[in-house]
Amino acid sequence: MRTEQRDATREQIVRAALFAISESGYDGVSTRTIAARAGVTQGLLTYHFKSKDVLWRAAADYLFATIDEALELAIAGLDNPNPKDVRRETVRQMVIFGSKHPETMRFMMDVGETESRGDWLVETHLRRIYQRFCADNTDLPKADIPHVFYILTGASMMIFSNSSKCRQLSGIDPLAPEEVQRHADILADLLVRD
Amino acid sequence: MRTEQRDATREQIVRAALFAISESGYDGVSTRTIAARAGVTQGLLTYHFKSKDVLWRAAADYLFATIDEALELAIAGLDNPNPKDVRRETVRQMVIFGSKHPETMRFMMDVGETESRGDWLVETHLRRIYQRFCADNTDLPKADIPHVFYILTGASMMIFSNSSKCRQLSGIDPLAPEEVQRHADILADLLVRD
DNA sequence: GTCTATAATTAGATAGAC
DNA sequence: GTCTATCTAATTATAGAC
Repeated sequence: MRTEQRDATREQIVRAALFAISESGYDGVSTRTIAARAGVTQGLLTYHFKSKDVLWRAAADYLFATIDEALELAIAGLDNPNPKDVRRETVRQMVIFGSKHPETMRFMMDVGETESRGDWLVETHLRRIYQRFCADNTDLPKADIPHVFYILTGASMMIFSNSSKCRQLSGIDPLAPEEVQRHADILADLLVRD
Repeated sequence: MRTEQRDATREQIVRAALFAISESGYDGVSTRTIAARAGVTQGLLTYHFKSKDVLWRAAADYLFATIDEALELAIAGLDNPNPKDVRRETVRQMVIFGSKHPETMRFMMDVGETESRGDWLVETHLRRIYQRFCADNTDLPKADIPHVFYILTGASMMIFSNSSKCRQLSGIDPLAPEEVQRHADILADLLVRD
């Protein structure tokens, strides 16, 4: 079908955009570079997506669809009634996701503080993630929720989105399976006690 | 003195570059914008710094001079022999620094994974910081050091470098003094126990 | 030392062939 | 649906006036 080919091409472009933008930043990558990585020409990007900004939004939608799917799976896989183990597993799953998708933090940090893209990202995707976090952590003091949210996010993902610097500094590859496990264990031990 | 004026102008430019790059990224800000923020013209940037890349390095030097100074002060202010309190105070100081200099994390995340600027940053500044951290944490298992380093870095600073998104999501301003204290307390309670 | 003017390059977006 | 060619604007770096 024509539609299938269309969708396949669009996904190729969106994926190329997501990874290229995560590596070099929105302003650091050209639409020509994205097109080359997707194996198409620059003109085709304008055909499928009206502008670079629209392509960026499609890349964000794609990234957060991945995040939503991972969160669903993580929750579905938990039928453990022990609340401590549940919280521990939640931390571990965030670390594992961060290692599988090191583009996440980079993509979000690339969105500046005052940009229109920032507002769009908050309202379109981040708020949903944050609400879910709030619902899952009703035991926390209400005033602590935003702090714990950002502590968890930063602590679980930063090492993976800076993996090459970490490798240069320490000699270990944080993306290696045993190091991912170690990161998950250390962070779970730190954040989930008694 | 001519030299004093020269140095003052150079610092004006470097500070403008640091903050502009931290806000919009290296590729997201033009040398004209930096010049305008420094109150000079674009041509003067090329006179004082040969290229945008050299100006970026000067901005990095300026940022890490600030970090070194803060670390010195934090250590000098600690004459508490209780090792637990020392570790707790270290975490608190990192949070406070992150709130005073939200540009730090943004500037470092902006440096991509494979760029030449990344290698330069690691060898010129990050390695020194990392070595200091290693020396201060000899009690930790050696294999845990890189993980704890990135956990601390991400957990202490991410909320401040995403302050406007945090404000939109949660309603609290993480840069407000009482929230900085709260972040410091929560993180210290989490990371420093028994 | 600082500014103005400009050269050379590259970007995103558009138009039209196939 | 995809590609080639081109327009317009913005970028960094340079040259030269003051």
